[in-house]
Amino acid sequence: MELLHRSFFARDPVTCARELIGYELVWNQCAGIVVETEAYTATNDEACHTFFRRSAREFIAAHRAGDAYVYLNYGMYWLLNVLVKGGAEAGFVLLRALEPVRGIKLMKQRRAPQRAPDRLESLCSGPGKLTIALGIDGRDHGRDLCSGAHVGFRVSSAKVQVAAGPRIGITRAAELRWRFTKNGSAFVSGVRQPPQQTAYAQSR
DNA sequence: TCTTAGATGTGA
DNA sequence: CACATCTAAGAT
Repeated sequence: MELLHRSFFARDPVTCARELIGYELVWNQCAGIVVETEAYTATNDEACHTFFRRSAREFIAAHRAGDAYVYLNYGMYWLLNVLVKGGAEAGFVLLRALEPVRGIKLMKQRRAPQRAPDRLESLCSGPGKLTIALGIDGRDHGRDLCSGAHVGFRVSSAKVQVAAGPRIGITRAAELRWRFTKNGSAFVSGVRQPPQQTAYAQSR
């Protein structure tokens, strides 16, 4: 498995979040194309954990670029981030949606307790959904995503169009257009208001 | 098609 | 006590 190199995450978080669209997230037997991300920067971003949480700042100091930052949200959903550091600014990329490509049966089994609809488009269409589908939880916090044999981002040769829009589900700094989606994808979250911003080509 | 409530754990 | 969520249920 040819994984995305750690140097990919040694740039600024906004660039990483945008360019991660189209790569494949592999998690043991399951895999999906990354179709939605959000960027959070360690400084000047009130929505980032680093703004209020000492533990987040300590995590950045103690870990390497490409390590997983996993935390529990609303008391019930694990959210997967990738640590970005080494560029102009450190921060995180939140994985928000996947287009399932492998291990679909297993992912559906994991999501079944939620009584989730059987539609493939809604299997991983949200940050809490995709962690359930992939079996990600707090034990993955701090995990190296760039050198393991079973987990990481697989290099893709596909060319994708990426759209940018405001981050969703947050209250502070909501005006920043740091949410990125694969243009026109039916697998993104927030179907009520799909991003209709200017799209641009992204070469691989 | 939209808005609402309720489940639920943790860091500060 | 605020939260980077999700679903079912009820109103429109």
